[in-house]
Amino acid sequence: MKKVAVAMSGGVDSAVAALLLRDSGYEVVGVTMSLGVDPVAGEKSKCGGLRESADAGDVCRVLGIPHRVVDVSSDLESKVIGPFITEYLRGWTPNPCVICNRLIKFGSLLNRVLNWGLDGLATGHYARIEKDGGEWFLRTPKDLRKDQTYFLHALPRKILPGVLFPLAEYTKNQVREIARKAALPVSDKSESQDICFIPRGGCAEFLHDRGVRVEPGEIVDQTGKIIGRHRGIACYTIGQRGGLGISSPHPLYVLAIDAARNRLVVGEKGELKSGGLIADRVNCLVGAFPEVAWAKIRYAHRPAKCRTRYREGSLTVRFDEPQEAVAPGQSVVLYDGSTVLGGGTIRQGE
RNA sequence: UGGGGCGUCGUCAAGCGGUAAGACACAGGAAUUUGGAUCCUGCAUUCGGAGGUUCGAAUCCUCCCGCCCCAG
Repeated sequence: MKKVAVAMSGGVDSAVAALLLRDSGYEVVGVTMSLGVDPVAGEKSKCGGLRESADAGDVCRVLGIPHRVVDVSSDLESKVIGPFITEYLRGWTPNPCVICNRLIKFGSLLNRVLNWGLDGLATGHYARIEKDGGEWFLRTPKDLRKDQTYFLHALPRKILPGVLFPLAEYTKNQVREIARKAALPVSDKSESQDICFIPRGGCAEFLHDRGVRVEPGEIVDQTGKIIGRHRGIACYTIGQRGGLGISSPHPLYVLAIDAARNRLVVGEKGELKSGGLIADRVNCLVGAFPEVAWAKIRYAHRPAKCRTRYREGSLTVRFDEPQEAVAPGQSVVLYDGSTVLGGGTIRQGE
């Protein structure tokens, strides 16, 4: 592999990824995905906006590599945003980043890049790809604090040979240091970003603008007693505490979302535990799921030991220790040590 | 309008003459490539109102207002 594209978001990580590849002898092209949305004045810039695209361009200039912008807005709309809205209607909590990685970044963008005649696509993800005994694996990076494999579990296994994660061996601090030393214009940009296609107003407003009925409804306790009102189901997710507006001796959390009745069921923290879950849209990154594995049910979740069963497209996970706030729509990702085994989309906790 | 009880932050609630706990909610921040969790900070110059007693009252007294209960 000699000629590669680096997906550049306009942030530090992808900038350093490009730098590292360039310095290790690759012929590098910077590619930035455009979502076709202009940032609102004064709003914090977001992935996919003009501002970020310009930053990426600046970095490429400093690095002396070409920069191309690819418009993925219609793809994003149909493959990510559409399903995102549909899932909210069902009372689920989608994870658009997982879908985007699979279908956009490592889907249409990767294809585009390959069509340009390049050999592969790199990103600034903190993750690792390794060839081991003739097989390719997705593994956790050196900086486990930043491990982003959770968001990458849905990549098709067969594309792994064409994917590079140059930051696999670096910590976030080292990355920033490298950026600073190289005087990259983005070296001290801030870390976080929310969902890239959700503008300032927040999720509820976005959904409303997209025609989703955001109707207030009842909040009930586990006995069915009405104890409050919610602002619309799409504003909540399982395990959520804030935003209920109900005072109680102990904090209340969303236990379940009943989309059919437009209701929220709430209860105390202890009630959030689930012994297991069922997932579908399963992606396997190894030959087969082992019976014992470690599962993450959210980003930044310490993997929980579990037993797995995969049958007819459905993955059943039983935790050794019950886990908190299993949320349909979120991903469950299975690990064996540093190896990502794959995962799926949670359909229900149980 | 006979008798009894109660009115302290949005809610629940300590306080019982010495200068307004706490919890929940809420707001802001930290953290974070989803949504959440979590953590930190803030949040009644004032105790239904008006007088009075006292060096000093949310705490004692008086009247008024508003609730609740038992009687009628």
